[in-house]
Amino acid sequence: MVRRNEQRRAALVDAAIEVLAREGARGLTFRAVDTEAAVPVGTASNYFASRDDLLTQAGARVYERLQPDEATIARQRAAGRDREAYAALMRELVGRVAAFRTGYLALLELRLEATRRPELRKVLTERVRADVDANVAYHEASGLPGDATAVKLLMLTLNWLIVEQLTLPDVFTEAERDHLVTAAVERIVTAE
Amino acid sequence: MVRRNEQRRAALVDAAIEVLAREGARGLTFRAVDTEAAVPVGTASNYFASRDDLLTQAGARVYERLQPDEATIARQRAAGRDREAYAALMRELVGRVAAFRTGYLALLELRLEATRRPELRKVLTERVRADVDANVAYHEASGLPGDATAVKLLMLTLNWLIVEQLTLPDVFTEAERDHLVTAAVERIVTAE
DNA sequence: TTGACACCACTCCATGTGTAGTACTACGTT
DNA sequence: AACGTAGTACTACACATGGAGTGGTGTCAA
Repeated sequence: MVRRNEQRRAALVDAAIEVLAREGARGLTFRAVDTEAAVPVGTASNYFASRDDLLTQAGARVYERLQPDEATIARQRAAGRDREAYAALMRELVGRVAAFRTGYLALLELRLEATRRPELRKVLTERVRADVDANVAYHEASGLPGDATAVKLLMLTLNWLIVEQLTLPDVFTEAERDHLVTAAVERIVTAE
Repeated sequence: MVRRNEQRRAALVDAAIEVLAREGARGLTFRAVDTEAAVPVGTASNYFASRDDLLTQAGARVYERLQPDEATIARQRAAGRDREAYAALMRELVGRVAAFRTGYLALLELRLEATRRPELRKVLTERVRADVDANVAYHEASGLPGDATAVKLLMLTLNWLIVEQLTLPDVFTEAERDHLVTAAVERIVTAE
């Protein structure tokens, strides 16, 4: 029987994200989720029809949780409008996303898993597209310098910088990473 | 007993790369490698002391195979020295790496696995550092415009673009990807 | 003949799934 | 207040899968 306790379902999905980050996509089993969420064996089985179901819901959830919170947005609105402020913003962004280690790693695992699962690929593609569009729209409304291409290029660059930091942290030092973020903004964001 | 037939060992490592790309890091078992390499069950067991051993060797091998071949390097030497030529080069690079789908995906899987395996992380960190250094050195010797920071920024940007293409190909169209590569070179590579 | 290797067979063990069945709890009814 | 019922939490089990490791036999070449 499919269970309907939404609070418990959410706890299971969050547990799934932790498992994804820690053990990888193939380690994401009903059993592992049960253990992570500290619920009895078999619970996840009761809440999700299939592994695909669980995976897809986890994918959607990670994106929800990666959105910046109200306070962060407010702080951004209060900041300046020049490239200096932009760079500071981006450095903060990299730090914030990288701090959400498990979420970001789970996302990477899901991307790789999407390679094999069309249903998941569909969900992730929509999410990522929406994310790109939202960033461009937000940027345009913010009055910060630079065009849509600059926003996309920055997203590409910073994404890989985060991957680098999370998977092989010793390739670049923290100072180098900060320098790269600053340089990226300086060069990519051209005055219009 | 540890076997020493190097040809067979290489075949097994290459098979491991295919398995990594297709099934993920957790799918990389001795059995799966045996099957992929079409050798009897138990062979990989005889050739590698442990799963860590196999993983580490696979990581090193992927990097060997991702290096451009002689012909590509020669073609690059013959090309022009302006940003236009640079952009064309980068578009070709993205195409070439993305065409090596299994190798690149295997690398991503290994990066994620490196999160959990210090030994593998060490090997990969050295490889990636060497790769960055080699790219910077090659660039400086080539006479192309732009500084070391530009090379690193381009590597970051293009790496994620490739991830995007390989994992969620429908987020950007091919035309958009080409446009992004061109724009990246134009903006990141500043004249000195 | 001896040594290295390919190949095969077998045992042991870990892990996961699905589901039947039991226990608990809340809530509505009388 | 006592009872019944529904939904859920939890447990246990049956079944299946897959992988590791190892001992042994066959084969080939020096």
